[in-house]
Amino acid sequence: MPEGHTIHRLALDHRERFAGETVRASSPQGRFAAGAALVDGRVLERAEAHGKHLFLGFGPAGWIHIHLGLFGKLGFGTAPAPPATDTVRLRLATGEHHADLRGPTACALITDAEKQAIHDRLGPDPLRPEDDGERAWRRISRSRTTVAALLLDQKVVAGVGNVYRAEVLFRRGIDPYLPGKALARDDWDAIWADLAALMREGVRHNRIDTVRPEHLPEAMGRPPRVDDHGGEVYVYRRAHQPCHLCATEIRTADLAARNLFWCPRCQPAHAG
DNA sequence: TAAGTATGTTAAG
DNA sequence: TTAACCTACTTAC
Repeated sequence: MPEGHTIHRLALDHRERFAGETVRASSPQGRFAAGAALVDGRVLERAEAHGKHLFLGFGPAGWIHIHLGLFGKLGFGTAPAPPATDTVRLRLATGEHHADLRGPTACALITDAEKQAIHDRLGPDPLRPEDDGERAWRRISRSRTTVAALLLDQKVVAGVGNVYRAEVLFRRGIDPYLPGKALARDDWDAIWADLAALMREGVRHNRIDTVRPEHLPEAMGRPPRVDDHGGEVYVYRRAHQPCHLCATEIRTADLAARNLFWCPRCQPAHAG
């Protein structure tokens, strides 16, 4: 489930298990064999996240840059580590813990300068305390692109994925097709603050929950949800089901090759 | 066994 | 705009 909250959680998980520890690194699958050999036996000093990018710092040996993409997964376990299967791109292990990486879009050893270049091309991340929405607002408020597309653009905001996009627009009642330049300043401020709060909860619980307590199924007299893709949500992957608030059928559409979900009544189309 | 799907990104046309 | 890439799971035949 790789949106930004997942990656920040993974950075935390690595710090807890490996920070300050000498780790063994290997690439059972083989595609990161050279990189793994270069950090094998070194101390993992840092684990950081920016948006959906994870950086594991090995001092002078550089950083392992990981991007999970759509299917990548990181799984943790305690000793004894089972034999790694042939899809494990990277295994990190100490006497106590191991972490197996499968299916990432990116797993490469990079330098400080290459890492900096990645930070430079990413927008502000609601989960980084030093970031704020100002830089994002400058781009959004000048853009004719739809706010739904802008939210997924990692140069505009880093870490937002398809679930948070759909949910945050619903929670503010914003039409996903509204052009960025037509978005009100206070709506953007509210969306940014909401993203920060929701994603922080996402890190804490390692899942995405967006439904306010008063709208939870129990409170609304509905049966609890049975979906398996995460937490409790309003619109994401609920196409053709009734809106939790107004019972209008949730709509879905293709936008830039991603599935978009929204309630046409709670998020009415902007005039013009 | 094959096809389809997924919370993503990049490069080619 | 399309295809390509990476894995695992579910559904169809």
